[in-house]
Amino acid sequence: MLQSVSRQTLQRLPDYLNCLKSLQQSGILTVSAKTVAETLGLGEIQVRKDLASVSTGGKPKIGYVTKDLIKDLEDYLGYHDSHDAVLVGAGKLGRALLSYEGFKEYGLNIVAAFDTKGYETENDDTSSLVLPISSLSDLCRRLQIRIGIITVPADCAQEICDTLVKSGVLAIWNFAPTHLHVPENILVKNENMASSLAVLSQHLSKKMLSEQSE
Amino acid sequence: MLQSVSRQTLQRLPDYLNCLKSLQQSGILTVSAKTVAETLGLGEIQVRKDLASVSTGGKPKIGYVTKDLIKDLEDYLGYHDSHDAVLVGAGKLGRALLSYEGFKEYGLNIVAAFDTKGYETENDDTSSLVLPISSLSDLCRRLQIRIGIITVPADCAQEICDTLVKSGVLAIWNFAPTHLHVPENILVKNENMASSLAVLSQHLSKKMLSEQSE
DNA sequence: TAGATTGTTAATCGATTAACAATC
DNA sequence: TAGATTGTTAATCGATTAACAATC
Repeated sequence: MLQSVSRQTLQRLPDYLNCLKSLQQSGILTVSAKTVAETLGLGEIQVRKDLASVSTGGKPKIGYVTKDLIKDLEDYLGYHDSHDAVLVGAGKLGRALLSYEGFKEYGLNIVAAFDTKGYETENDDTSSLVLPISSLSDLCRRLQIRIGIITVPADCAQEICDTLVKSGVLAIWNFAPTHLHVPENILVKNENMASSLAVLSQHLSKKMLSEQSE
Repeated sequence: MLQSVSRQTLQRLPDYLNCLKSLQQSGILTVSAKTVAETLGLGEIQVRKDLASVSTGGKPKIGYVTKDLIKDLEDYLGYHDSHDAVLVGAGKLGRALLSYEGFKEYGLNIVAAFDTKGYETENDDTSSLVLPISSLSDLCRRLQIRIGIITVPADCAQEICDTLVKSGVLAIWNFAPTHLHVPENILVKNENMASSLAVLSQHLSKKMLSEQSE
């Protein structure tokens, strides 16, 4: 049984996986924590500890067999057994996420999209159906959906969230710029654009200041 | 002069602002750290400390004047003086971000979009121009752009990143699922979907396990 | 063998939380 | 005044980093 990891470690795992895949493509069969650390600009010891918590394949002097470590990471991250999800809010962002092929690779399968009225939407390649929100609750229950993606405007996000929770959804990925209230056993992961911008913006302000003083 | 805040604090500030605006709309003129903490599900002391680092308007017994605290937060976050940015990669996600009106509010002004060939794109409301990447460097230099948003596929993200950095961009908002190498004075903020999914997915796995054992 | 690399145990660092004095 | 709420200083907690023994 593998250890449970901290949230920080968990969030770094996809980066390791990414890095390893790219190294694998370059034909590198065996890899050390040091190599991964240097490639990602992280601390060597941190990487070693992180990797040790998801794989037992590390061999002194050799490192990890790239292929095996990739497998271990994918297993740990659950990329091999996919989760069904619904997406609510088929605006620009919602449709962008819907058409993003990469989620499948991460074990996320968006089975249906919803919007206030429901309509047929034209994608470049496929035309997919957007269902009316009135049918959201029923579908979640029938298909036992556990993940809800919220891409509606802030002012109706809480209402959608409540509906999802009532319908058995256990984890919510929130793209609406608002805080959601949920029972404590439900997880909300905010994709907080405003927070990211705050970090970018502050970095610039500091830069400008230091340039002035030069 | 206001204190410099930790990254964690900085990332919470937009949430406070959001919360305060919504309280203001409910007609609440004065607000305590406790109220904000309860609304956002955070610790009271944490909120108090965070607020103290961006505002000096707190009065014992009374709390903060909502309007003033909003002003202080907006000032601190630089929402009043906007930053120009370019966006590279006008795929689904790129176009979704382009059409998102909310960025203006956060002081982010996307002045131009780029894609491999460049073309005219039809939005619902406005048709805007997507320029060819060949003109990216020149435009960044001329307009002294400091923020670059990368929404190209992973395999060309590093190349775009290099171009941006060479053209004077100081902060990069990276939506491509790959790690970017930059000089150490340049900031990269990753919008890491895979990390978010890892958190959601692990929460579900734990839930499933605990349900089984019940 | 020698030394590179692993995994683990201990030390450090930073953020959160608690305690408390100051004050409107 | 009394007590709610502030801001600050000290204690706790968790994550990162350092040190080191184990080993292929």
